Amino acid sequence: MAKKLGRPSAGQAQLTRERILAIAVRMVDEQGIAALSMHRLATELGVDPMAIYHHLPGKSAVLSGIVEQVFNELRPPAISADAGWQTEVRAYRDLVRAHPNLVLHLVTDMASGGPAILAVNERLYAALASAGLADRMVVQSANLLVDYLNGVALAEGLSRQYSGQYPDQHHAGEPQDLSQLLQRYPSDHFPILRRVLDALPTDTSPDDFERGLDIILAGIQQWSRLVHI
Amino acid sequence: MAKKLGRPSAGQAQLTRERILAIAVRMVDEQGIAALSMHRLATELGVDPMAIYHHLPGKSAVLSGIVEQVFNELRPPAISADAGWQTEVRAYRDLVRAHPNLVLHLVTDMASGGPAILAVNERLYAALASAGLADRMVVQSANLLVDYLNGVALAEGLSRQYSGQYPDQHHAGEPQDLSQLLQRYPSDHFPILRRVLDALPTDTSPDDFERGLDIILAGIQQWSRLVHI
DNA sequence: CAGATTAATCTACGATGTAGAATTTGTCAA
DNA sequence: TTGACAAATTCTACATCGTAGATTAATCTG
Repeated sequence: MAKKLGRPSAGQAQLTRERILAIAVRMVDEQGIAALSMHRLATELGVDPMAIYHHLPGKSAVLSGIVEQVFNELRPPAISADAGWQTEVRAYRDLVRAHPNLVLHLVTDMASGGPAILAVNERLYAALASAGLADRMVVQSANLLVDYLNGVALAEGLSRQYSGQYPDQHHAGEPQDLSQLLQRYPSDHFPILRRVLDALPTDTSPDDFERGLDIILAGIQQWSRLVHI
Repeated sequence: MAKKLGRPSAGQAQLTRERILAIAVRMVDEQGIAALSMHRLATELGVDPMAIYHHLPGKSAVLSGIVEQVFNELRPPAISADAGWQTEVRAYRDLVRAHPNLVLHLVTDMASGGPAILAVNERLYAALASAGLADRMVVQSANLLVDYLNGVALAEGLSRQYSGQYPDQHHAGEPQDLSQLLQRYPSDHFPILRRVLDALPTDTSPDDFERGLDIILAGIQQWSRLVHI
């Protein structure tokens, strides 16, 4: 039985922007960005590839629709104003963690001024300002935090996704850890790296991200003290 | 006159891994990653697409070859050991700045443990250790710096490349600036963002990156003082 | 000089993104 | 009721992409 041609009858399940994006997000989460093609997405929707183009103008629109969709998961948890900036920062990080296959697009959109960046920044600025920082310091701290956040998210997200953007053997089976990576090279290479890493207690630090935040926090406090006086 | 078939005669310019990668880097720098296809690369080389496969096993190998090539530009400037960690950090940033179209791949490789990360980390560790930091602090500071660096590089690189990875109208003509971006929305949205940004002197801070480094530096000093005592 | 090796070209294929025409259904004024 | 129009889908088609496999010619090795 071939598909019927023409406009669908009122009864049958209609194609919506929301439905398309929901399926697309699921596909990317489960199979990676590389698996998302218009043809495959259409198949998953039980529809012709070109049907999608009546709801979204092209593939890149699907991509940014996905990003928008995922960023919207972030909006609700702004429970109260003064939960503190660390809460805001952590919420964004958790979001990216939840969708490792999307890291690149999320971070890219964040960095290139997508609509979602405004909401995140608004809340971050609010939190920082209510912590008593001067306006100039608010801006500088926010920039620092967002950049750091994106860097961490990228590193974590990439190590989290099993098969990367290029699903060949190149990025597969990478150790993702400095000390493991070191073992591939002759032992007279990178001496300082070796010495420092070997000298450390075997338990890897519980959470590099939290330590990074601590250091940044200390820096912000120190600097705003300097600026104020 | 059709191309001759078979192995090329000794006289004529031969295809090399180096020549391929050099042209590829040039293409990406000038026209963006999206413009780099095996067919086009071959045309630029005056050669059949499949000829490339005798020197590089596939496109992803070309990509990582490009990244490797570009990272190698970084090696020489390690003039002396104690130029300080800020010099190391800035060198990496300048490298990425010089190849904005490659940001994503450079940062990705950096973040996912590519071969280049080792050299960069070695020198960074050396600089931090010679600044008198304890081993544990060296590792944490290095992680923080690398993550921040990648975040900044990504943000800057993306804003620097005119036509992005998706050369449609979506990412084209984006303001790339918070205050410009704000003007698109009704003026009762994002009040705090508006207030803080408007309150700032009109001259945008000379270099957010340098301020970020200052803040991080202050944090590192503060923290290493805490740990030491 | 006779293989064997090497490095290129030629041909071909499946996938991808999407333009444009054809087709059917719903809506709404006459 | 009818007839024109709009909307939503399928159908057909195409250029481009990455690359597998066969073919061909120049060079190297014995």
